[in-house]
Amino acid sequence: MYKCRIMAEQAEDREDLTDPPTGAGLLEHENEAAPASSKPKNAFAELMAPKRKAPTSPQPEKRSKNDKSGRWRGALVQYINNPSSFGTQVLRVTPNTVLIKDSFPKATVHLLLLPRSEKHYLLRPNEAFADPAFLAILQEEAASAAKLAAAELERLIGSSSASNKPRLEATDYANQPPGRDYLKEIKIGMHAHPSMDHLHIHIISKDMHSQKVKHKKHYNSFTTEFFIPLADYPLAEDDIRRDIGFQNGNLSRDFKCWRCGRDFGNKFTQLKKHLEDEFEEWKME
Amino acid sequence: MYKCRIMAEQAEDREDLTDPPTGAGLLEHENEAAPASSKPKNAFAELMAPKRKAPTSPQPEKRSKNDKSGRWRGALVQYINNPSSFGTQVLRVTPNTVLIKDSFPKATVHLLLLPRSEKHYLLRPNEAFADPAFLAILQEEAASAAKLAAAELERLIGSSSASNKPRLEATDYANQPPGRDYLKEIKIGMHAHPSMDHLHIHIISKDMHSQKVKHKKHYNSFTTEFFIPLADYPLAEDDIRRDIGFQNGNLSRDFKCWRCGRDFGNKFTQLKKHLEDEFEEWKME
DNA sequence: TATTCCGATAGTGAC
DNA sequence: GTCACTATCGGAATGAG
Repeated sequence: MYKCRIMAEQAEDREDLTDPPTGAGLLEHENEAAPASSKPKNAFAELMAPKRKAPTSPQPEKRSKNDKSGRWRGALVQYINNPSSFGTQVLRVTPNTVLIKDSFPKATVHLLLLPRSEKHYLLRPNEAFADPAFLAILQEEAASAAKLAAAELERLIGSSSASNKPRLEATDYANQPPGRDYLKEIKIGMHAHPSMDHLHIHIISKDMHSQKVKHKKHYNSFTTEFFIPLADYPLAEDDIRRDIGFQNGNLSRDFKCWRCGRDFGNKFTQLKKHLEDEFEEWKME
Repeated sequence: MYKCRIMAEQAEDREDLTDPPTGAGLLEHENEAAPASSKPKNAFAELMAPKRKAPTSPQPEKRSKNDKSGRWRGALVQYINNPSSFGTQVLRVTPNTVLIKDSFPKATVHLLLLPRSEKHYLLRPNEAFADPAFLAILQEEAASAAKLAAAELERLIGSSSASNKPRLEATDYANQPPGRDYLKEIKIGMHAHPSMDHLHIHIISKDMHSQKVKHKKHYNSFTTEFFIPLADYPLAEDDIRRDIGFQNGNLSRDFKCWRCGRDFGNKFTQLKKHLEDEFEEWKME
């Protein structure tokens, strides 16, 4: 378990201030030393950095009308730069990551693990995880975060569980029965084609029971091979999950219940009703 | 001008009572004599007649789940069988027709002229109008109905008309200026593929200004060649307007303003806003 | 594949 | 091409002195 460290004073909520927080060392120093600076450290970082206002330019830099990019794509960086401003939404800060509750949870428990390394956090998953040390650290922290998610899941639905009853009713605290393994209900992985700029690892319970699941891509992005387990990285060069057509097919394919496998065609509303029922049964396992 | 004749007592509002109203003579007797009866008069009529309950069967005849037909398709026959039950919605009854206000008017004035002839009223337009005598009578009655529609249109929008001002302001009743010709704003015609079983001639003002115009087919069915002027019947055998593909294309094609010709693509809402403006200008012509 | 709003499109049921 | 209802699908904006 990592000790949480809040860094309210270490970063301003400004895009043009990209200094790594003091002590953010580990990941930043694995490949090359990088002095704290308000500018990107090298050409590559420059290339990957988000657009920012010229610090000395008085007139606002206008976005072209055809540039559909918006603030939203880079929004996750705020959690990294100023985690303390998000209150209880931020669960943990380590030298390497920030762990947050997803603002639009697609399941009963849905966390995001955000790497703090500027060298990596604007890379696509396939690119970022080509760095074995980076990947190893994230897998380790993600595993830890999953334990936290499992504990939260138990808190939320544990009282409904049949297999958890022995433990709940145990009085011999020195010799508790095991109870349900909630960690098995937690998935750790990436979206094949994220929309948000910053690398984020999903730590999510399997149930897909959430009012925020509102359309096909919400559901399919977590229940098809579009969701790539973190343990599967690095992907082989010829892994089918790298294929854009394959993944677009996953996103638009017919609905299939994650639990019973029933096919719902394109009947999203019927799927949603079914997920209610499955949730009740799943809670009671 | 025809004298109106109300026949409240002549027909019950039942599908299994298809007696021709007393005195409905003209059309019914043009081709062959047909005795009043509660059953279809011959094999052809039997074929074309709507499904009806067996009069002596106690148990209701259930429709199959795949039979998408409903009462609605035959609803217009009620105006023929029992016009008096519709109050002021029925404007005129002649031996040959019933003239009604459309319940869902797609323009400022929208009437339906319903032939009363059982021999014809379940035929498709192309089939029914293969009978020249039938066609001639309907064209004559439709022309009369259009005059009534024009008068109603003038009543509704005449005060806004610039070209009508001289007549409105005239005091010399013996020598009135002509004013606007509202008859030119009235269209008389058929839908190429009606959904209602019973033959109905649309008598409609050109404006398409109505809250009941709610989707593409509403608009295109009156503003493309899907709308076939009654004067064009009988259609030549090779008339393109008989082609189903052609007409489906008309129904689904991009919007085009009936007045200025502007193309609105598939932007129905924008078209609707534009029709508001055109209506204001059109009223003032 | 961020959300949200609006709108266009599609399927159904109607006694 | 009946209506009315629901729902699916599709595009566009999204910030901010």
